[in-house]
Amino acid sequence: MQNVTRTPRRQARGQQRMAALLAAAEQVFAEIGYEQATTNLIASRASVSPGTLYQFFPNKEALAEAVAEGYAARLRSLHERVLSPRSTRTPLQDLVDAVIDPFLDFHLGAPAFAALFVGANVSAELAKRIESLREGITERLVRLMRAQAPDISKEDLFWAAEISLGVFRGVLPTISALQGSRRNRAIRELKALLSRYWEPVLALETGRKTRAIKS
Amino acid sequence: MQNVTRTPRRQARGQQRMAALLAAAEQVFAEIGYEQATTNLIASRASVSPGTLYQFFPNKEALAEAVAEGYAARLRSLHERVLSPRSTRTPLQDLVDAVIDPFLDFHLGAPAFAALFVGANVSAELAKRIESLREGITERLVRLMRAQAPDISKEDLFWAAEISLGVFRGVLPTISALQGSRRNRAIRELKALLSRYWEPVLALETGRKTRAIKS
Amino acid sequence: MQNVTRTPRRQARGQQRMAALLAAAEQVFAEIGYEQATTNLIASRASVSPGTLYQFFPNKEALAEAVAEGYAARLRSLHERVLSPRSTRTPLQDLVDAVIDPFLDFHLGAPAFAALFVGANVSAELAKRIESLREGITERLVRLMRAQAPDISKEDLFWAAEISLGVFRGVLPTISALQGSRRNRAIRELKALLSRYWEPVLALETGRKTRAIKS
Amino acid sequence: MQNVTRTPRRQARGQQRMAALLAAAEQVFAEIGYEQATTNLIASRASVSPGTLYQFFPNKEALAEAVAEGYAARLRSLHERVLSPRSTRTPLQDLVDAVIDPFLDFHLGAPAFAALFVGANVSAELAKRIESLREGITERLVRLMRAQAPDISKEDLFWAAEISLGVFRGVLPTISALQGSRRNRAIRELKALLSRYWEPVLALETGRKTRAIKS
DNA sequence: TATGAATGAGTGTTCATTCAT
DNA sequence: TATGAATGAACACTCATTCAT
Repeated sequence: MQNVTRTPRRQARGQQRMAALLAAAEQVFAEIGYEQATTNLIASRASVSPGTLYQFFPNKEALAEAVAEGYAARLRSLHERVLSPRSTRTPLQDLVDAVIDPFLDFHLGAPAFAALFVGANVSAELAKRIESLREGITERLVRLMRAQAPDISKEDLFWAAEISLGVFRGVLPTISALQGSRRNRAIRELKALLSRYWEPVLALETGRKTRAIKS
Repeated sequence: MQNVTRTPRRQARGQQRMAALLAAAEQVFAEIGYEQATTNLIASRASVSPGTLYQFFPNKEALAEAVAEGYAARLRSLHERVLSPRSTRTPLQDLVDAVIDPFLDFHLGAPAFAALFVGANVSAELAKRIESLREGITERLVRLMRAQAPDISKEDLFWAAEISLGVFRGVLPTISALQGSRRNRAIRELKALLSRYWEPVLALETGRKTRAIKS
Repeated sequence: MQNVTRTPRRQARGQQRMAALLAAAEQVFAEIGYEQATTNLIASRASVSPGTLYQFFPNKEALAEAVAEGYAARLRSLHERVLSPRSTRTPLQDLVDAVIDPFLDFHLGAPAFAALFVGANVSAELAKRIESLREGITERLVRLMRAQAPDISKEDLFWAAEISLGVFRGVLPTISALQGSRRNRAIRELKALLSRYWEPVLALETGRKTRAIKS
Repeated sequence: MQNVTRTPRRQARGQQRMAALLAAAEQVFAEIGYEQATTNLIASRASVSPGTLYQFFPNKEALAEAVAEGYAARLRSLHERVLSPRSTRTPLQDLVDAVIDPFLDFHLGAPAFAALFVGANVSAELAKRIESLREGITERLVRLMRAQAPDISKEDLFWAAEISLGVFRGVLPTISALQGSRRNRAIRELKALLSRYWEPVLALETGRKTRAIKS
């Protein structure tokens, strides 16, 4: 009986500690970046001794990878839901809403994402992971758009996807820094931007010729 | 006599040392980031002893700020040249070319810019500087566009400028990572994106109504 | 009733735990030495939690002392059996066999002996114990030999005993490292060495003069 | 001029620091053993900061290897001088004197020798070095004796050398612990022991049969 | 003024020991 | 009594900074 009751309690506490450590790490990484973060600070933010931290994570890097893996898992499930090709034609602006909103939600709830994936000096492991995530998103975006406009060349779609990703990444900090109606305005602008960008790309398919862009 | 001749020489040598240190710092920051960079590595890259480095810069942060100040100065002169309002109406795509190309040139020749201004964990001082640079650019961009389309509300122009800045920042790493024709393609896409984004904004002025963007 | 039945069981289990811990400690000390050994490793080798280890031993040093005490006890009983003066005269080589073989047996079955008594940085306590063991052996050896050769001065016997002990200690690692016939050869050499060393010492008694050793 | 005078001074100071660190390390290793020794203690014994220690030695192990290498070098030169085969026949006791005295001198001036080469948990590198030193000594000893007694089988000489080495190693701590006349007495005993051990070995050559040793 | 050896506070990490369960 | 998660002092080592030369 003792074992039956004791083990889950301990496991539960272990889970809590781990969660507290991950939350503290995420917070600290977001605040001061991976390199500046000290394991002792993370431990104390989690109200835990340094030794305890090392019972759950073998080293500082593992902490970063665990936070990153959480992000990556959430992102992968996001891909499934958001970037799956649709059988029916969808108005462009609906498409943009359907893609941008969940990704924004994700990133606004992933404060250390940039610290781990943009600062990038964490580890080769992490660099690979971000690379593969990025490729995964681009690829799925291409497939999603291909289903909407089958006549467009893969290359054109690739570039549009690549650039759109950059746009999102670039505007994200601006949006994060804003609140309330100003944030909403910025989001609206981002969506307008992407709609206008993709409109002629997708329109090609209908035979309508976009105005040539001087290169 | 000695002083008369020696001082300028010394000053000249001082200038050289300083330039060498700044160049070394820029290089090292670009390669491994601000935090990973050690002052001893920077000094040795500049063929100078650590003590000498500290004769020119009181601490590591000051090095970063000096590099950043160089960038800021170049950026300010860029603003003057590139973002000054024009008396004549200019076709949008020409405007985009005229703005994007010099800024791209600048950033492709400022390798540590991202390390100092995006990693951002250097100092509050630097955070302020980047903030003020950004504001300066936004403001000038608004003025430039205002001259082109005086009827548009300042707010609309502000948002368009703010978002455009984010776009540029976001696509820049993609462009930096590319070479040759692929880089050119990415640049073309960026310009197309911005043109399409600004077109309806500026068009308002002519009385044409942009298609409402669902928010 | 419960107490009556439980207590002996508990004690029995306690004895087992203690024995398991001592065996694990001996093994671990032998494998990686006292300093490198961690109490957690010893506990896990004994299939016991670290907390339990500390219920039996107040600290790491106490574990070492307990292992050492086991060795000491076995050694003391060895002394009784092996180093007791004989009433009858015994041929030197039989004496050597009678002493060396049991001691070799003991040491080859006491793998952590060297780790605890030669490394010697465990504790002052242990240093004293080894000292007293050594003295005990020397003293008994002197008495044993005295019975064989009553005319030899105590001092001469003392030195011969002291040196013989050192010889044994020094050759032991060589013997331990060997197997089979090579080990036997080494043992034979050790015995030859000791026989030749003691022969003239004991011979004095018979009136034969050993050849003077130049000092 | 400045460079000419300054560099040697600095180098001299560097040499002094290095020597002070090595001396401190040797002392500390001898006192408390390699594992217990802390780099900070060694640094403070050398009146130097931990950082300075690491300017001369990349890590703790390197300190041990440097001390060990010093010992090894002294030992190698000892071999040359002491263990070289002689063209002329030398009385056994002179031979023993000629070998034992310098080796004793060496070891009495190498206090950390045992801590580094017997404790042996320093590094694989060091384990190899001691192994090769031991082999070198054995081999040279065999050659030396061979020159004295060419008819003895190599195997017999090998075993006699091997055992003699063990004897020396074993008696050394006893000798180290003693002072003055007691130390001299112990040394005399050691030499007597070795003389008596080798006498019949070498005697074989002359056709005299040693008394068979019962095995 | 330039040097680079020296500093020492601070980092990531370990492990003997404790204590709530 | 047994557990094993938690503790925290201490270690090896780094690097921004100083200062005797």
